[in-house]
Amino acid sequence: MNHPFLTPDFYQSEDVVQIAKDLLGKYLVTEIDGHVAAGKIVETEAYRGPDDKACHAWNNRLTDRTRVMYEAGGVAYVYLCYGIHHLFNVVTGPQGMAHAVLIRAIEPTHNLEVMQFRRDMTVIKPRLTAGPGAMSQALGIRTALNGVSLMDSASPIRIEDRGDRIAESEILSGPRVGVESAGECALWPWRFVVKGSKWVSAFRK
DNA sequence: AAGAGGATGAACT
DNA sequence: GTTCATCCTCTTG
Repeated sequence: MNHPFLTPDFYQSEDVVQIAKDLLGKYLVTEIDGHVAAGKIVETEAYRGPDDKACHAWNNRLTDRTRVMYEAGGVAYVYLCYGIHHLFNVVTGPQGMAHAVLIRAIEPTHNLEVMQFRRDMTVIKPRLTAGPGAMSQALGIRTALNGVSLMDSASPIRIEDRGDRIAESEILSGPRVGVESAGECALWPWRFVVKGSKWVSAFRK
């Protein structure tokens, strides 16, 4: 069965907040170490380069790490957090615009066994793929995959549109997680979750 | 050259 | 609610 990939148009829009909402309901598919695994995106956060203090590329900061965020939308930005967790983001916007959407949680739909094995869990529960670090571990995403295309059928990470539509009324928004030091930007309601999903991560204090 | 701290998760109490 | 694992990136000197 073949599913359409999202187009460059979708990723290269300048409205990263809208893209973060539009990514809900899309399917994140990985093919890593010979295993295909997939799930439906149920939680995202928008990060907007120049004016968003919580973004690594705030004020157009350009370092080795942030460089990939300036590429044209449709590639992966994967970085290591707290020395342990591999966090997966979708780079968006036209080339030169450092926008990204952090994918925080999926509803696992394909090859739960592999995810369970990677997470070393004996039973399936939301913790399997809720939270950006956990989700990446379950899907096998690592920093080595920084910069790969999400629109190429040969890519180890891609995002597919299988026709699921999440209505605006089904989306909950709130402040982003873990960015309280970002001043007023910390209050921007740029975290989006699918209402009622049990597969989303918890707020932390 | 060195040190601080981070878009977290898990295992505690 | 609290602690801490663990290491890369960035800033400063």
